[in-house]
Amino acid sequence: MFDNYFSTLGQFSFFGQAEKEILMPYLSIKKVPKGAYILNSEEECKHIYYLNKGFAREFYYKDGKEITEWFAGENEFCFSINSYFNNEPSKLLIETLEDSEVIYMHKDGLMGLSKTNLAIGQLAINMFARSLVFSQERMNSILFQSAKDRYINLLERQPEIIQKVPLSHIASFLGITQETLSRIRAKVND
Amino acid sequence: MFDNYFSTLGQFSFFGQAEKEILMPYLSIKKVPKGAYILNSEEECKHIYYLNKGFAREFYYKDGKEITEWFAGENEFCFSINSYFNNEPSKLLIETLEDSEVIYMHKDGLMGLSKTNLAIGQLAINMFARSLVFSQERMNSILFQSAKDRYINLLERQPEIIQKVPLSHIASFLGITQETLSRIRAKVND
DNA sequence: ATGATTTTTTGATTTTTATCAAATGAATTC
DNA sequence: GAATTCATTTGATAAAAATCAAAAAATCAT
Repeated sequence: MFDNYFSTLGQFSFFGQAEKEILMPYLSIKKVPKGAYILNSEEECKHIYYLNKGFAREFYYKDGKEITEWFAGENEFCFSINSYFNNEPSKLLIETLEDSEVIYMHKDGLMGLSKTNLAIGQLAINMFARSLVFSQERMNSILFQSAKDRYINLLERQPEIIQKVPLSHIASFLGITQETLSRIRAKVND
Repeated sequence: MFDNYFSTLGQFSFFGQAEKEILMPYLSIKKVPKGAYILNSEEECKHIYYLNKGFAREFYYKDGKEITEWFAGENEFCFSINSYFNNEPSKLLIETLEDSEVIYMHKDGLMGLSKTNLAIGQLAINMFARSLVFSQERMNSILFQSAKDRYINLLERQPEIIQKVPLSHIASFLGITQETLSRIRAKVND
């Protein structure tokens, strides 16, 4: 059941039987139907979520509008960085965009066990390092690319998003309005 | 000589004599005169740099123009996230903006020792977590604040920057042109 | 200090994107 | 399948910021 999950964790740190067993008590799995919330607003984010199946988006409200911050596809992780590290209620919501299966690891597993277990420590270091690289890339794309380039980039990197996600979410993810995205799209399709 | 440094590290992980000794071989210190480079372009970033004294900026070239990515003040860290984690030549340059003293820790210290030493592991985890939170904050400020609000925010958070740094660097850090920043400034001073 | 260089400001114009409004198209329900 | 709802496109206009150009102010070197 967790094979897929542990093989993904294995990309970050060596994962033998001992590490699996020590981490197991901190893992849960649940099915989340399309449109339900993996993480709700005001809830403190105490887990790192893994999309074993399905597709989700992170978003929050700004002036009453939904702003999409990130998409998480199959075999990807998501969590609220601010809530998780600052121990505060999450402003970020995580919503499934299709029927999904989520495996989630409690903070006591990753952050707690890393104090006494070297393999879990490596897992944490490498997961956070990866997040940092992603975060950096996203920042650079927002700061230094035009809306059009950002859209083209997204098309290349995660073409499945275009099928799965309404335009409005993609637009807010790119930091533009949906009208602008619609116009960009009309131009790109030439 | 490293007292200051270790006390800052102590904010991230407990640092006793044993940890200091194990890390010492990976630490170096050097004076860097104003305008010199702590990290040069195309050089692979194998250290995390600490401004023991002085002030620096991270920047890179985009279409022949310098884009400032970050400022590092006294007792702060800087490094090229992409180069460090992806083992590739750095596109980022780190330049001192005044005479500085830099303590730098080799990757073999932080990343290497963390494989065998729990305290160093905690240090890495918490340093990267902090970087993630900073990166996230910066992203939010870029996405959801106007150029004017970003400038006001910067004024509040790091007023010393305004004195130490030419307008053009601040403008590119805020993601706007220096003309726009100059106009914003004229308005704010009312 | 004086001239040279750099930095900052100001002005006119263009580009990009947001905003407001309405029309079209697609999906869902009764 | 007509009515309702939701998503997307198109149009007109306004706002924000970029660009190009030049003037003013500040800094630096001799």
